[in-house]
Amino acid sequence: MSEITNTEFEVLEALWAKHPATANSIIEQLNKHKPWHDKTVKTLISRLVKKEAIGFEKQERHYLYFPLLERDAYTEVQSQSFIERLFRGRVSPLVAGFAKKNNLKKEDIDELKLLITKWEQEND
Amino acid sequence: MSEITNTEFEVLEALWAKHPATANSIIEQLNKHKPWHDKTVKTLISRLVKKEAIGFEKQERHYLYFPLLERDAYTEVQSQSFIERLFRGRVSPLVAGFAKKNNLKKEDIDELKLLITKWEQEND
DNA sequence: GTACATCGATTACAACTGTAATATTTAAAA
DNA sequence: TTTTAAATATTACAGTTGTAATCGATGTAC
Repeated sequence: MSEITNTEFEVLEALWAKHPATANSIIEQLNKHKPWHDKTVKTLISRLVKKEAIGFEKQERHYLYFPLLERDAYTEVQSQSFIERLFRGRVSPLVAGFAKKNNLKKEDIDELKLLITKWEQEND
Repeated sequence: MSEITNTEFEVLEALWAKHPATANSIIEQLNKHKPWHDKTVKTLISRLVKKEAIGFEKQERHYLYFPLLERDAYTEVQSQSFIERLFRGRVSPLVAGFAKKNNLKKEDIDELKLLITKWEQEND
């Protein structure tokens, strides 16, 4: 499957958030935050269909769209390749960057601790 | 400054690794891993100059290029926007994804622990 | 000093992207 | 049943990107 572009990703987000959904419902959802023309969104929907990132089912008068690509799968692949490119596959330098810029909240720290504990239980 | 593309990023990597550098030295460096035509690399170099991501200094016969954009600054901005888009600004879900796919090494865990300790010393 | 080699600058060009407008189909209204 | 309205499909079009080739200037070898 070829790459999902930035704008296509926004459409996917809308669909992940609520599906199945008609084109109009996607458009409406997106318009809360994006000032996109409905024709534009429909183009993006078509492109996502062609890329097989989403599918649809014909209902009487309109299509019902749904994701074929799951959000978790997508974010995992993207994360992997991002970390690979920027940090040679190591995740900690990214976290270090966040720490440096004071972008870590207590909640993150707590979650990281949990992850570490779990990792240590599984790997010893 | 407009966005650095994927291929431009590779050129930047070469320059970050060793600078200042002539076009030929960059090309040579890149050719260890990328089968790019030298004309292609020169195009990318020009585009990076236009985007003010790199600069040069005229030497007699050739230019000496050097980064204007630092790697750390670049990776921080990219990380921030990546995490913002995919994980609503929270870094731990990304780490969780890595943990799930068994992509965390002991080294990462150790570094994360250090970061946490440091964070806790600074934030209490 | 003339031809050649080399370097950076300019131009090329198709595919992809962002951003729509127009065309076509078809269900609903009149 | 003809007209209209709404949905999807097709087309548009400029800017960006990947991937170079050509042009023009200038230093180098003969």
